Amino acid sequence: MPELPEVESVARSLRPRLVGRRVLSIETSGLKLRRPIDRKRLERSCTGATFDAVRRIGKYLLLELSSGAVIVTHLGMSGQLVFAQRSAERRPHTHALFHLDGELDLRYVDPRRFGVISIYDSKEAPRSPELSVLGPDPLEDAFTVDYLYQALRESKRDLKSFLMDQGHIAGLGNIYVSEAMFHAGISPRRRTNRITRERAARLHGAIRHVLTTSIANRGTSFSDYVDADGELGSNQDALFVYGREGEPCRRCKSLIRRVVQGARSTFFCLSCQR
DNA sequence: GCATTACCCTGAAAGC
DNA sequence: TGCTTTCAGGGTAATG
Repeated sequence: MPELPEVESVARSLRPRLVGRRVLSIETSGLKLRRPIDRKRLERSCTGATFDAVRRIGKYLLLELSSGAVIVTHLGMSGQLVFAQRSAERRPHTHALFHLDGELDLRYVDPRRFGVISIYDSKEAPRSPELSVLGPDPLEDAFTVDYLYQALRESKRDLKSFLMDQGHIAGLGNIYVSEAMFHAGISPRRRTNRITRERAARLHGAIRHVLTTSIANRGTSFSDYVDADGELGSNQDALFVYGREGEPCRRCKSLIRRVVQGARSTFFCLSCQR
């Protein structure tokens, strides 16, 4: 399940081989992802253009083209954006292929089809339904302790639901929300407007810590995540709570618990998190 | 405004 | 062993 660190790892593995390369043609499966792919517009904007830059905002990847268009893509639950030799066999659930110069393909593979491939002019992309609703990216300067504390104060939800909301912070998902709350020592059920500034500052530090640690480990390969070169990450070995229900806490040896909030699992340590 | 539920979808795991 | 059912989850929409 690609979250910010996994998407960042994909971006970093895409850049060396993608930037400067020309799109010869594209193919799509015709199947609907989270929303339908605008195949005609994709074709018109990509064919003959070169990739100028690869950026990331939250869990979205932005592939900027010399035509002035930008591909806005989300990997959903099971999406992969991977390089393959043109002659390589197509895996099942390949929904988009960008045939590049140099006998190379960039392929979008997504069994569950929860992902997104949209195409916009670079000027309209920030106003797109995907990007316009996002809060600050937690690794950007706009994500400050003041911002986080104020947003927590203005909400009355439990902390888990707040952190999962991409409108507050863009890029956190189930894994890193659980991990960040553990490192901050705050209960997932804590009402956000009852969190002190001091604890908000700890949470801010914890969010950045779990994300930068995972990026250094090239992401968490819990189920099927790989980067654009097909390489697994190693951050699954660095997790403190996620997926560890019934196992001893690495700090206090209490058993890690799992609860369901908003139809998503939350993992936490009852004695380390208050 | 917030919580809950359902939906999209497939593959893995569990159950029989 | 093999078939059927259940579950997982990001984002969105409907409902309470």
